[in-house]
Amino acid sequence: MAFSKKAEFKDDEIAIAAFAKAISHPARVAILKEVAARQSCICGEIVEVLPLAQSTVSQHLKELKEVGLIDGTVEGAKSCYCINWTAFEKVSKMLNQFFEKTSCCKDGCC
Amino acid sequence: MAFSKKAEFKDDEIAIAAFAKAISHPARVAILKEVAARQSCICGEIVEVLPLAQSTVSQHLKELKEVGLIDGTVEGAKSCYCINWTAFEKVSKMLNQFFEKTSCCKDGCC
DNA sequence: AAATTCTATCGTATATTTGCGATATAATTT
DNA sequence: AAATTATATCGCAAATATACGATAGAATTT
Repeated sequence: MAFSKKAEFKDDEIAIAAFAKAISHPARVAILKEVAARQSCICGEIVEVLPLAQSTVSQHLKELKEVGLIDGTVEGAKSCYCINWTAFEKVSKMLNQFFEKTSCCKDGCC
Repeated sequence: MAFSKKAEFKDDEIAIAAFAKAISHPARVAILKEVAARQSCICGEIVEVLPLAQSTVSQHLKELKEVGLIDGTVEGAKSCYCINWTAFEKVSKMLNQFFEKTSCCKDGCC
């Protein structure tokens, strides 16, 4: 069984889906908000704020890092995250464009 | 094991995550585009366009209907879908606002 | 040097998602 | 009336995601 037909779609559809997936869990939405809100780019304070175990938070952070929405740097014993604003705005724009483009045929339809 | 801590987050975080989840698969992104693009709100033509079995497409349609992004009506033997533009724009706005709000602290940070 | 703190990763359990074929039902066509 | 068409749903298999505890390694504190 071949599985995961995701690759058979168009590049832009795959990209939109991947970014949407990154924010498809409340924990990751909360993490993004938290990381953005702090002046200095902290780390484990996130664990204190969320109702999740440390290892779980770490996993969510990893996912956000993998799609590029956040950057992580080791700072001594601590680990420090901050928003990658370039990527963040790219994602914002991409989703926005998707909704715009899809809406454009609104009036001819139905 | 208690599982799915999603409910323990804030309402807006849960809402954003839920809508993002709806478009977190390329098939559903493609379906939305396809349904929007057609002048008349068709149905099973979607199956022809996508690299997925009929039952799988039906499932994705159901998911999109459940979050409210599309409406479905039975029309004789056929089933007819169209975008729910009210919901569609609400989602668009909500995601946009999330990115805007989160970006607002961009300059003080890092 | 020992104890503590911070965080990533491993292993594991469970839940959810994705995908398909088979089937049931309802409408349309022959 | 029988055959065909359209689609939703069921049942199942496989893949992914979510969550946690335990643990390991690295830095800091005592």
